[in-house]
Amino acid sequence: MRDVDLNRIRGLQLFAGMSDARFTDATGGAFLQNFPANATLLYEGDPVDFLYILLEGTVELQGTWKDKESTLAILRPISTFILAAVVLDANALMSARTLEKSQILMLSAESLRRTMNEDPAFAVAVAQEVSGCYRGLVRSIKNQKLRSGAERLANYLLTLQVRQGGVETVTLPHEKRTLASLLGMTAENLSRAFATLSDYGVEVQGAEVKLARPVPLRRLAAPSPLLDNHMPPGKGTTGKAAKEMWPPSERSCSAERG
Amino acid sequence: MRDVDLNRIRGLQLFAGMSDARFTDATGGAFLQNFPANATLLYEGDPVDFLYILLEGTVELQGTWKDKESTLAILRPISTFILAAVVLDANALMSARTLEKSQILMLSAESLRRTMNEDPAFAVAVAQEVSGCYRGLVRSIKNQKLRSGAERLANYLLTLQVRQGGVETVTLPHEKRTLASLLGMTAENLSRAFATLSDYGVEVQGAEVKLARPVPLRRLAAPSPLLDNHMPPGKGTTGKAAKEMWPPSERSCSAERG
DNA sequence: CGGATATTTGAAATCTCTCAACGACAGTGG
DNA sequence: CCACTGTCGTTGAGAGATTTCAAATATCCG
Repeated sequence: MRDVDLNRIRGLQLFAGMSDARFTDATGGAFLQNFPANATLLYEGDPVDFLYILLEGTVELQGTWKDKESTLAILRPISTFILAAVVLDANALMSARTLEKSQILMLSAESLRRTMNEDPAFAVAVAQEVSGCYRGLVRSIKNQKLRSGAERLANYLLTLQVRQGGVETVTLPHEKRTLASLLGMTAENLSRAFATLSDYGVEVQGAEVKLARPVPLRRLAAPSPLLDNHMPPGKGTTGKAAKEMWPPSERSCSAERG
Repeated sequence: MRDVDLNRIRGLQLFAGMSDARFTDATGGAFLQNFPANATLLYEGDPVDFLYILLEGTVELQGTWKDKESTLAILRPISTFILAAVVLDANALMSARTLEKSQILMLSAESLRRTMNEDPAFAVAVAQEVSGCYRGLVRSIKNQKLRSGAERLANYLLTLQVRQGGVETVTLPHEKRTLASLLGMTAENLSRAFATLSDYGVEVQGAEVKLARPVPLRRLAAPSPLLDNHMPPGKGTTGKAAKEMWPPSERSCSAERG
């Protein structure tokens, strides 16, 4: 493990209150691994021996049942994943695989559990991190159960717009079929959802999507902090109001949602 | 606060590793409250000042968007709720209301956060509890995205059967319209889903549901520990295999799912 | 009993999925 | 350079699932 790699995660909320000694200890058995695109890191049901931290690339978390599969989240750096299974020493509920060439840091689950017990600040940080992920999932379920396909797409596009700095034309960061699965629909249906949104000024050209009439689009989408996380990760404002609306640990779980 | 009430929660995983002194401290600002049926405890978006612990009765957690609402979980004693918001000092993402007369213990969120910082074992227990809830939600999303309405109902019935001790005729613990919302469908559709399942030996008589042909029903439902939590709360076996399959904290989040 | 609420059923509309075909595109190898 | 191939995205048609609205029936509770 090179220091330069460890330093990249030293700044995470998760390790914030930790002493250097303890950090060194916790990351003792860690190693950095490079994966090609479409590499499966973990199958659902597998025992979890590591906490994964995505440093470069893209990782998809997915679930399977009876030959059907669904994307539950798409991760971008820097994100931890499978933390809850690590905490409980349980089997994975989701499969993880790379969508592109990725660099992933793997920390020993057992070391982390030991560190949790030895370092109170770390245990608190873990609780906060998992709580943030939990709240992300609550939003996810609400999004899924309360909105139609076109509404989910509209909100996805508006969230993307905020994350990309408010540009008029956003760039879809993933293949459309992956996006469809994330949004809980088939690829064909995503196509039709885009067609539906053309009535609201959405113009698609490959991965480029122009949101030409934001006002009617927002009226359809009705984004809400109770269902959507519009904060650009790592771009949180420092004002008190913004902090309370989007606590840091909630931002650190940077999964894009369906 | 009477000791007899505090003793009821003293045995929870959440407070297991805690010293009596610290427990007394943490529950200092606590109070017990009785609510009638259909009382709203908390609206989504509200600041969260308490950790709620359901001692008697039934509580529904629900989400709302644009005049639509959906039941996210139904809680039975003894369950904590809104823990993640307490940990992060954030606003509630779900509304909570009683479905029947309920007795609820309310612990000061601020005291709990302070206790987390002072008592490492408690911080670990919180992390484990939230992790268990997180995994419950992962199962929930997979259930919702991967299964059809009839499949969700079939699995709900089979889970109910296990929880009620393997009886042939299970008793629905909630109104059908509430159940429908939990399962992510309309009340009308739940009726039709029951009709569909009659081909699989499901006979409905009010709240009594006879599962007359378990084998074909199970083939349709295809229950899986990766999507369902079949363990009866408080009835976990003590064998090693069972423990690894259903870690204690995962059981403590006794939300019934849709 | 009466009235309110819950549940079921029917019919139509809407949404979503499946299957199939087609065009666009990139990479390969002749 | 150009067919060949495979993947991806779109479109159409039909089937299936789900929702909505309306009405009928059942159940609960005072």
